[in-house]
Amino acid sequence: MARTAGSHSDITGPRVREAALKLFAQQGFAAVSMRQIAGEVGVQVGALYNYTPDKQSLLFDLMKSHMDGLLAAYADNSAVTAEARLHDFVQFHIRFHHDRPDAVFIAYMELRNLTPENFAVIEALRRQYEDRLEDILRAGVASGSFDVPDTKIATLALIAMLTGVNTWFRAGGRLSLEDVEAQYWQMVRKAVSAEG
Amino acid sequence: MARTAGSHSDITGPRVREAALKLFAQQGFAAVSMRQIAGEVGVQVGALYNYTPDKQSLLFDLMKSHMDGLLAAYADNSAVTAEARLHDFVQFHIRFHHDRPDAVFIAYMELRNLTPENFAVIEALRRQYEDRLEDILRAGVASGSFDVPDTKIATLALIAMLTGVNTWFRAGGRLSLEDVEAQYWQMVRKAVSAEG
DNA sequence: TGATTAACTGAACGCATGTTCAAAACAAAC
DNA sequence: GTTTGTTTTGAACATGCGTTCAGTTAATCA
Repeated sequence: MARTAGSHSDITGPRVREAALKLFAQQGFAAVSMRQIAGEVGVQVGALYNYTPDKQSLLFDLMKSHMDGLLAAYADNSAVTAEARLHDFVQFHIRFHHDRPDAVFIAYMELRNLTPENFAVIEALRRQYEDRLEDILRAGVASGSFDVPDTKIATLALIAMLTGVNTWFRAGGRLSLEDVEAQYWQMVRKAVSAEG
Repeated sequence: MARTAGSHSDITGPRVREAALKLFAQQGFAAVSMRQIAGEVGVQVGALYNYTPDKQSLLFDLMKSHMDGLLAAYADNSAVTAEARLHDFVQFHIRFHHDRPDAVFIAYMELRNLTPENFAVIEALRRQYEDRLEDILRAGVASGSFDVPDTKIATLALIAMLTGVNTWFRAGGRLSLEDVEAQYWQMVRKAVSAEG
C-alpha cells in the first residue's frame, strides 16, 4: 500500500470537524452549507465526503464526541462529603463548558436537527451526566446536609443555572472565571443546603 | 373603499403568525421554508407577502411581540419586601414562560438569525427584563435580607435556572406546575438569602 | 347590476442546496 | 521511473429556496 504517511487525510479530517464546529455554532446547522465548510477548510465540497458520509453524521459526531468527552472528564469521588462532591461538580461543570463554548452551544441548540436515532443517543448521554449530579444530591439529602424536595428537579435547575454561564461570561471582563465559580458555588450551596 | 369587513386578511394574518411560531419552534428558522408556512396556513406562498415583507421580519415580529408581552405582563410592586417581590417574580416568570413555550424557545434560540439591527432591539428588551429582577436583588441586598456578591451575576443565574423549567416540564406529569413553582421558589429564596 | 379593490393564485426568476462520481493530481513504494 | 492507491477536483444532478408579479377571484359599496 502506498501513500499512508504524508497523506493529507489526517490533517483535513480534523480541519473539517473544526470548521463544522465553528460554523454550526455561529450560524446554526441548517444555515451552514457543505460548501461553506469546504471553503473554511480550503478544499472543494466533494472532498468533505471522504470524512463524513453526510451532513447529519457530521453534526452527530460533533455532539457525540462532546458528550463522550464530558462524561470521560468528570470523575466523581464518592468517598468525600456530599458538599465536597457538589463543589467539585460545580467547578468542573463551569470550567469544562467554558473551555469549549462552541461544542456546548451545538449540543444544546441543535438537538432538533438530529435524526430520532441520533437524538436518542445524545439524550441518553445527557441523562447519564445529569444522573451523576443527582447522585450527589441524593447522598446529601440522605446524610441530612442537603434539603431539596425533589432531587430530579434540583438537578435540572442547577445544570441550567451553571450552563447559563456560557451565555454571558467572556474572559477579560469585569470578573475572572474564579470569581464566577466562587459566586455560583455560593448560590448552589445555599440553594440546596439544609437550613440551620 | 370596498371589501374591508368580511375580508380574510384579519384571519389569515394571525394564522400566518401562528404557523410560523409553531414551525420555527419545531424546526428552527433556517430550516423552515415560506412554502411550509403557507402549506400550514392553507394558502399559496405568494399570499404570505401580504402579511410580512420578508421572512426575517416575520421572525423579528414574533420575537418582538413576545418580549413586549413579557414586559407588559410583569408588574413589580416595589412597596413590599424584597422577598415578596422576588417571590412574585419567580411565580410570574415560570407561569408566563410555561404558557407560551414556542415563543420562549424562539426568543432564546433564534437570536443569531436576526439582522444586527433587529438583534439590538430584542437584546435591549431582554436587558430591560433582567433589570427588573436585578432591581429586586439590589433592594434585598440594601435591606440586608439578601446576600449576593454581584447582583448582575445572580440575575443571570436565576433567570437561566427559571427559564430552564420550559425544557423539561410537561403538564400532566409527576408534578403540577404549583409543585414546580414552590420548589423553585425554595431554591431561589435560599440561594440569595442572607444566612443566619 | 356594475364598479371597486383587497386577497389570493400560479408561475416564474436566479440562485443555492446536499450528494455523486469520473477523472486528475499526487506522494510514497518498488 | 513506473506502479499503486489515496486524496482532491470540477462538473453535474435533481430539488428547493425567497421573492416577485401579472392575472384571477370574490366580497363590498354605490
